[in-house]
Amino acid sequence: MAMQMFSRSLPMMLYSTLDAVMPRFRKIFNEFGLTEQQWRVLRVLWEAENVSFHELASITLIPAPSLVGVIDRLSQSALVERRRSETDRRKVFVHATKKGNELESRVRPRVVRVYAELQASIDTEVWEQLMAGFDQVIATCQPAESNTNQKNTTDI
Amino acid sequence: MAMQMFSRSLPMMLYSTLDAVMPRFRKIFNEFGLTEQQWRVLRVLWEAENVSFHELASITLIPAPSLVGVIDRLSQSALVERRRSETDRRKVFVHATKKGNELESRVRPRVVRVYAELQASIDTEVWEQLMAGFDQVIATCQPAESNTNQKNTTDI
DNA sequence: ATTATTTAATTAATATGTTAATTATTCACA
DNA sequence: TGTGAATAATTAACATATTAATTAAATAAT
Repeated sequence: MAMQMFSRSLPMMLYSTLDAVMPRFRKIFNEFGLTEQQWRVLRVLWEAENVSFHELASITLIPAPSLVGVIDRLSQSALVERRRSETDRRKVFVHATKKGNELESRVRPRVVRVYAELQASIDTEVWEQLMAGFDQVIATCQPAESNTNQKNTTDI
Repeated sequence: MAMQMFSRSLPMMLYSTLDAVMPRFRKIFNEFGLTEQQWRVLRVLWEAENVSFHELASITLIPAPSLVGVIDRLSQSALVERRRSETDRRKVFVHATKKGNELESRVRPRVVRVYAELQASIDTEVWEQLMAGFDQVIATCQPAESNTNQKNTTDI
């Protein structure tokens, strides 16, 4: 059946792997009333204290238009706050509230544990080759636009 | 900066790789008024002629509730048609129309070409190790539910 | 200094993802 | 043979993705 070629294409394998891996994490997030994207934002803010909207979009891989809504909902839950830059009124900084920071000690250990189990179940060599493969594909496709609304200066 | 650990986690690397790879394909799809998901459905129907809704969800990795809308819109564009099974009135089969089939010769060569370029730019060994890594991760996470609304009988 | 350009965040419109519930059939079995 | 459980597709409600357009502020060039 020639359909196997399609199912084993790089994009479909990437989607399959995500479908295999993510449900167990989303289950944890949902226990704390968080979505996957909300988790990603908090995960970054727990380490960086104060991050610009642009950086946040870039690091979390959440497209800017989506991130607006994600932060809106995190704000309404009083987990993060926006703060406009004083030096450049266009920029917005985001930081976790006390309530947002308190979530870390409850959620993160659960996630770390599941992630450790996952990694432990994969041969170290296979894991490293997987990462090397990602790096090569990403490097090859380079400055092809990421979805964070950055300009593409390569193919104009 | 400890943020690198997060950015190099398996899920984030999967998302990064998709962000690097997919835009060039979506650009082609959009030229023909297709979304990525519509492409996937057609890609399957061009080879299989007549596929059940359930199989379609499973092969395209489109969650059943999303697939309903995808097929609705493909139907309105007269590219596919639904057909209820006579033997089991619950089941729905989907097939491409003449118009839908005629798209193949125009779209698919463009996609095949870009895909070949992508694959050619990656070392064969790296590519194979990447696929092997996917297989191992997927096998490890096994019957953990895929998002096609199938029942999970492992952790009840 | 003024205007054109660029940048940062946002809005808008539409499509899809996620999770739970629903409806219509079919199946198993008392 | 009728009734409850299981299955297939769908709907519902909400969140996010995609693409293009918009708004506000800062910069560059005149």
